[in-house]
Amino acid sequence: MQSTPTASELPILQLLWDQGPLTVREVHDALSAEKEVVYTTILKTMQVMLERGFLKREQQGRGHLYSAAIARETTQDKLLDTFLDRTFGGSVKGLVMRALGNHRASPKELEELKALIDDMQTEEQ
Amino acid sequence: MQSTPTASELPILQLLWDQGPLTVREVHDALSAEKEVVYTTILKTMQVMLERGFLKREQQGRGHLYSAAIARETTQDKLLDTFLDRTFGGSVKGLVMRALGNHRASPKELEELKALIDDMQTEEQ
DNA sequence: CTTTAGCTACGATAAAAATCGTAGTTATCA
DNA sequence: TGATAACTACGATTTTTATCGTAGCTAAAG
Repeated sequence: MQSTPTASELPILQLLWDQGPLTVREVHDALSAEKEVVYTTILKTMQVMLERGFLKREQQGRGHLYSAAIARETTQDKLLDTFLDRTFGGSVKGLVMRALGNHRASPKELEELKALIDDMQTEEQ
Repeated sequence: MQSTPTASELPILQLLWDQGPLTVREVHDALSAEKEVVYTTILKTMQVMLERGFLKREQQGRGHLYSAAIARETTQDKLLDTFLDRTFGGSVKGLVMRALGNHRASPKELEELKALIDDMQTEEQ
């Protein structure tokens, strides 16, 4: 296996993970809403991603339909690992506490997290 | 304010945050343990970081003593924000659950986290 | 049939980060 | 006092990412 997607590749992946197979045009239009960028920039990036094995595509009429070739979970895990090491020296607790402390989570989410922690505490004996 | 430290700047910061002021030599020796790298590479990086305002230094005899000029917490927060958006589409819950799920946290840490969540639940009404 | 709109391929360039080598300075010591 | 060791400064290069522009192909419209 290879490395992980870069900062400008991730938005594309997010989109494809969420919205299933899309054309370059569709990806471009969606991402242009956020930040203006030329069509061929997205195209080129997606072609590179194809080469790197991050995307796959199928013929659709004249053009192509792209979709993600790597799993969201796996990718997030790898990125998380590196990020955790680099930024929090590997301390999960540090990361989690900071994440919870800064970004207000909804009551529902807090409940779910507590439930998860309970589970983890039960599982380990 | 400016941007955030890069991937190869972070290990240096980690070290300085942990071990207080250090010389370039000391930083180099410490980091070489992990990954072999030439002395002047570290030096140059640290000089760049000085320019960017990430580090500060004071004369120490012939050489310099470097220390971090940006706060650990602030830096981690910024990096966390970007990472959260990019990788988890901004979902704190997603990030936290994944972090906890993958990296086994100690019982003690789990307790502390639960306590934190309790606090947060109390504080909000 | 000819024009045009919509794609793709591909090269080029720009921009940012990472890494290294060389040269110059100063203190130390043999 | 001359060689050596420990630093720093700085330029240069390499690598990686990011972004564009141009050219070429094809289907559809007139």
